[in-house]
Amino acid sequence: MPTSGASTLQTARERFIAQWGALGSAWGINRTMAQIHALLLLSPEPRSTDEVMEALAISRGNANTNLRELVTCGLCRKVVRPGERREYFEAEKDVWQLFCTILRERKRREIDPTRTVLRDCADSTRGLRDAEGRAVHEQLKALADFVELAASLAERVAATEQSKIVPAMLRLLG
Amino acid sequence: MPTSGASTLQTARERFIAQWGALGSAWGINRTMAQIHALLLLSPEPRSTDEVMEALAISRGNANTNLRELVTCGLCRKVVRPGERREYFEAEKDVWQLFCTILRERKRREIDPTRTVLRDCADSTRGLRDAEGRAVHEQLKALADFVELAASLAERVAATEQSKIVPAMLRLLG
DNA sequence: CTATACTTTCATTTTGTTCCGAAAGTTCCG
DNA sequence: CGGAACTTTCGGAACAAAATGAAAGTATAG
Repeated sequence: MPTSGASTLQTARERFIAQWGALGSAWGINRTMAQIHALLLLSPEPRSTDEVMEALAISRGNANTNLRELVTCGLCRKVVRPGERREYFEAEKDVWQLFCTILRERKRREIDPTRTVLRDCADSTRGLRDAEGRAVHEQLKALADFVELAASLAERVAATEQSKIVPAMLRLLG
Repeated sequence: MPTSGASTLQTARERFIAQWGALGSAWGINRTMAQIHALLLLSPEPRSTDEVMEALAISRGNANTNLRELVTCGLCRKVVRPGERREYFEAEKDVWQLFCTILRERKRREIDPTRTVLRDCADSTRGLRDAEGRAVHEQLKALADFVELAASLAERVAATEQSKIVPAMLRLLG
């Protein structure tokens, strides 16, 4: 007996949504937000707030807040359909685009502030002459340099087309 | 009037600890754990539980739990000093080692489970014949492939010496 | 202008996390 | 043994984040 297509689809969708939510959670992102994103990633057509509410069993306020946030950070778009008042939302589907958006956002929120602090700290301890001061300065400098490298790399990667980068990655793997 | 070396050092240390804590927070890591790690990163000598408690103004239980966790995930080591009962802790200081440890840990906790789910979902939707089923399958497959690539890349990078990778990165940037 | 359909906001409740410190456990030494 | 020095565990207090749903706001059609 062949598996029902509808339930297969539904099961896969649910597993993916759950996992994407868990991943978001590990990244310090609101779980619901990640789940909405997952739902929209797998939706061939844009979805309305009400459809999102229904699919994930969440409240209107919750859905609204997180949809808005998804739009803000560039992972989703609002779609208006001619003649319809209701708003729809769709996710950016291209995986490389998605990756770049996430990369940029995380660089901005995580790497950049850290880089600033590390540079300041390394600078301010540069003049220290005692053993501990020197050791701390060296450690800070090593960290600062690394984060600096990470920042340039992230920026460069996020600005490159998939077709240019993926082969380079594969070469690195070879 | 020259700045006091001691307070300069103290200020830099505190800023760094605060920032590292914030970064940990964004990564879904216990803030205190990240702060302890920061403190140890900047400590030329290993520190005892009591020193950590005092420096960060945290309780014994809290310090103990998080130090243990840091050891578990390979970011710190327990150090026993001959003739002393008290335990000391030190962080891995080498920045590239540190990066690799974090990379491996995050791959294990974030990428691997996601990869499994994506593969399963992509497989189970392979047979679908209606428009929506096909679209969903394609999207899942694109995500699965990307995560697969990320996994190999992470593995490869974490297993490579700094001297081999950093030049390659810089070339990528050039 | 009004009724209606939809969106947004916000005070409140719910849920989840972190931290503390007391108590129990372990190890070591005389 | 016994007890001193230290480590680990654990229940719950304190805090932080997320979700709810009702109320307020806004646009549209008639």
